Amino acid sequence: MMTSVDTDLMRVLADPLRLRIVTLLAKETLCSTHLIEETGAKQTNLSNHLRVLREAGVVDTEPCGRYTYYKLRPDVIAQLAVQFADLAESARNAAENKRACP
Amino acid sequence: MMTSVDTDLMRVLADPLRLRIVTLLAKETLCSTHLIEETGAKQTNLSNHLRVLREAGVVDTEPCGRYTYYKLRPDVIAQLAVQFADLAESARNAAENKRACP
DNA sequence: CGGTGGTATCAGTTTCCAGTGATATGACAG
DNA sequence: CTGTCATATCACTGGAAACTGATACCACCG
Repeated sequence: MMTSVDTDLMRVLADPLRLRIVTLLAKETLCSTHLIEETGAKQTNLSNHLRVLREAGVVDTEPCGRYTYYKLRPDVIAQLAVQFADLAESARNAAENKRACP
Repeated sequence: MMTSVDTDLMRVLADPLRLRIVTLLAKETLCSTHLIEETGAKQTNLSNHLRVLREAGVVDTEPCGRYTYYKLRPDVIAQLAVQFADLAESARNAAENKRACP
């Protein structure tokens, strides 16, 4: 039982636009142009967010000519899911485990 | 399949200190005094974070004399785990689903 | 009642980061 | 090789939010 969630990964995924990107990439692999269309964000802004996601290991990049495809790494998300599931289970087991007043 | 993660909840949980609080509360129900001991944070700061967690529905409060006990709500965490699990599964299924270059 | 300890609220400050514009790099088309 | 398009990098800025200090509130104890 780990019951510890990766804080850095959380901070990366807590941004609305980044979470939107991740959600889109969970459906299909896309390049920056597609993401600009889908999100309506500025190219620079998007590129910055993709950089954060890349450096956090959330997405993989695959150059294709002058395009760059972004692919979500399912294992990273799955691991986070497990961490939260563990946390929830721990909380259920410790429901009535109350420390005494000092 | 929802494949959409609650952004507001993510923002609430993305703070290091709040995540620390949640992790502690997953093991046992505690009051503010205990949390001050465990985290080393100032009382005011902690109270502010607990307020955020309470308003987000992540924790329940239970007054006990002049103490206030905080209890983690497992279902909220579990739901988040499911959302990420769905997202990961969606990403696995869409692994080779690549949209054509424009 | 008066004092003490636990908790909450408020206002001010500081820190951090998402968004932006300008610009650089690199690949293809002509 | 020249222009154009896709993407990345850099420096800057505005605003949100984490932290802090002062203070108020409430419950217990003497």
